[in-house]
Amino acid sequence: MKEEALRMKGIRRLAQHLDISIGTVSRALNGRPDVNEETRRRVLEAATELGYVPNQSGRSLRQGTTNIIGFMMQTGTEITGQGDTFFMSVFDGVQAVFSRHQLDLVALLCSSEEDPSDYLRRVVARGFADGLILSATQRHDPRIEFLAERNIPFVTLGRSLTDAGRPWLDLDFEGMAQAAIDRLVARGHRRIAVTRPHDDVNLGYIFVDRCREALAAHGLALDEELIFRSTPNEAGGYQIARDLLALEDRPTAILLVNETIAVGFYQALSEAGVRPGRDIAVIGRYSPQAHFLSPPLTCFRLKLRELGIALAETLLSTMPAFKHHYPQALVNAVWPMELVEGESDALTLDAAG
Amino acid sequence: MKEEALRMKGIRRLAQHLDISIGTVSRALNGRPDVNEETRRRVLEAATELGYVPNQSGRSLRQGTTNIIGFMMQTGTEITGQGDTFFMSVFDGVQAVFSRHQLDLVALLCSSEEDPSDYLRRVVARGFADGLILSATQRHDPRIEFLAERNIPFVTLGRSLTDAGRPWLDLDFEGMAQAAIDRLVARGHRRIAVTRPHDDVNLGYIFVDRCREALAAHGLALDEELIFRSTPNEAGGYQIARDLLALEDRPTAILLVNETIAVGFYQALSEAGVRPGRDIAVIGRYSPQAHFLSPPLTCFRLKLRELGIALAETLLSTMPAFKHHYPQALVNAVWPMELVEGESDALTLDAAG
DNA sequence: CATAGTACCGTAAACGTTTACGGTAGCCGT
DNA sequence: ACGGCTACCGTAAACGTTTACGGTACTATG
Repeated sequence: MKEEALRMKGIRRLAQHLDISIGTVSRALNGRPDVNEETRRRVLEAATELGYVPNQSGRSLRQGTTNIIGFMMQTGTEITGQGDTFFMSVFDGVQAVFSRHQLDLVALLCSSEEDPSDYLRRVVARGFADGLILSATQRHDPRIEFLAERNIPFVTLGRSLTDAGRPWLDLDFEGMAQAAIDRLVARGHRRIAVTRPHDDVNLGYIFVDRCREALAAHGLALDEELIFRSTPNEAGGYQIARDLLALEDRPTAILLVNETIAVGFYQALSEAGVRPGRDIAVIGRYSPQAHFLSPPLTCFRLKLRELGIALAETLLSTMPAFKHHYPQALVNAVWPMELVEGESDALTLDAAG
Repeated sequence: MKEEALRMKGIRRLAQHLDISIGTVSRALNGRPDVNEETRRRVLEAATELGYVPNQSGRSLRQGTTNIIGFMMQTGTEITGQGDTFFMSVFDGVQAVFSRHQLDLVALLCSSEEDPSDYLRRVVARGFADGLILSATQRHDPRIEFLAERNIPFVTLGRSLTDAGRPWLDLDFEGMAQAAIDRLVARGHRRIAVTRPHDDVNLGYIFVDRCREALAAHGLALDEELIFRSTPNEAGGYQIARDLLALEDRPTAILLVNETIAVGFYQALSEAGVRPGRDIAVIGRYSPQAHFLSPPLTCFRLKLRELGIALAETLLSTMPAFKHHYPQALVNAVWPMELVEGESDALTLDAAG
């Protein structure tokens, strides 16, 4: 062991220790072909022994890449309306893929006070990430065009109107709408209410449109007064139920499109002595609470971890450095949801409905 | 405008545009004293005009600092019991402070499959962040010693047994335990159950210990069979209720220390025809659902955004470059929770209890 | 033996910043 | 007129990597 200049740092230290050049060390570490297998072995060994880890700043500076993938999300959950474990679970899946490629996932948290596009602009300007995953996609989302123009790899969780040809994955709201409507109609329901978020998130449009179509296929119309908008949280669900109960001509069934509104919805019904599954049919989205409501909520459930995996693979398939690993990744796809049968939609009407 | 070499990039481009040296540009941008106020103005102006943003890799490489603060958390909520909404709110507060100092917050997501210490080791070796916030602190948490040895600024959310002298903030579980026990005893309860997470998270020990003390102060003992362990989620709450109901000598009150278990707990009670507030007193932690349970849960609520602010300030007060901004930041402190009165603890017993 | 080819390795430039150092010009006081 | 001070600015080195390029030694081929 060379004692002479042990104060050297980084790759130079390692090179000195092995008495070879830093170029060779780098090549050995990065799996380049031009290096003897025996020396490579020695380098690898010495690297773990000395605990050498390449400095990311140096590497990034040199090759203009950071090995970081950013997952952009908004803080302040009233905006997204996802359940409490939604992102955690998705992250888990995303990370499972990234870790195979030495990529690090970081959550980019856009504060509720800042404009998402401004935030994204800053992130990009700083060259923070090699690729991006966007959530809370808006119907018209300027972020998409922004990234596309700059050739920055990205995938969105959620469709928009402006993403033609751009990679996205989305939940299968159409499938949910179709299946739920069919199910309710089959049970004799004719007057069916639906919900949607209050803001411009695209899923609202998609969901309501498909509900309308599905009803039309049965010769039914979607009454405009039965489309309830609300903040996608418990209070919103409570409000929806109050509004619904106040109607002259109440619906006999309702579809709740957000995860978190069911609890508030149930509560308002309960206060009015109206019981899901007996007095009104309710179908919602899965959340950890769904099974513990009375009665258990019939809902559509999503495999979140798998969704995360698909998101990661889709993104990587658009990145030149990784695309050969994922030749057949989904680029535009909706992610299926499975029906979890509860008792909240047990109400069956006869033909007179 | 110099057309000659517009293909230059970064600071050089800016310097060329202004016909001054890159050194001066850098000094102007970074608020150094040795620069004419007039030129500084021109530089700043040109910078926004050309949309110049300093490259982070270059800067990091030079000054060995990244301007990034990492917030480490575990994905997979079965572990921490804290979900998206908890962290989002805390992040919002943290970010409010950091943005004043051009610091970026990134969430470091340790997958549920990886050992947190290993993960942290990688993060540190890569020189990813200038400082760290640790969550899900274990009773014996090797990460603390690891960071302390390397003189890496950090603060933990949650105490441990091994953090003597290290900065931490924690929720005031003692205060909650004390207030809740006092409240219940004042209402005549003598046989009070408590819960705790199933794993080695420190809060379990702290909470139960203080409950014991608080009871002792009233001349009461904490029956060991009334300490319920569970996963910190809805299913755990359900299980606890089932176990509780199966006891020969049921408690008349219970304290739920985790946020998300109340829903499951309520459900199991409901199935058995036992109503909170009438047949058993229940006190829990605030969650978005708490108010929409029947009856509304009496719970302890936390100002999460303020907690985030405090966490950020505490961390910065330990970092040489920022400490002068936060001379009086809290270094070790518990964060108070406020009581939100519901009806779930309305049950009052007479002296015969 | 000369040449070409191969396998491996060293050298040095480059990435975009920050900053220590030195230099110039103007000004003031003697 | 001169030295010293101030205010400002330019130069160049340094941070830790990766990688194009060239070089050496050896082998194979003619």
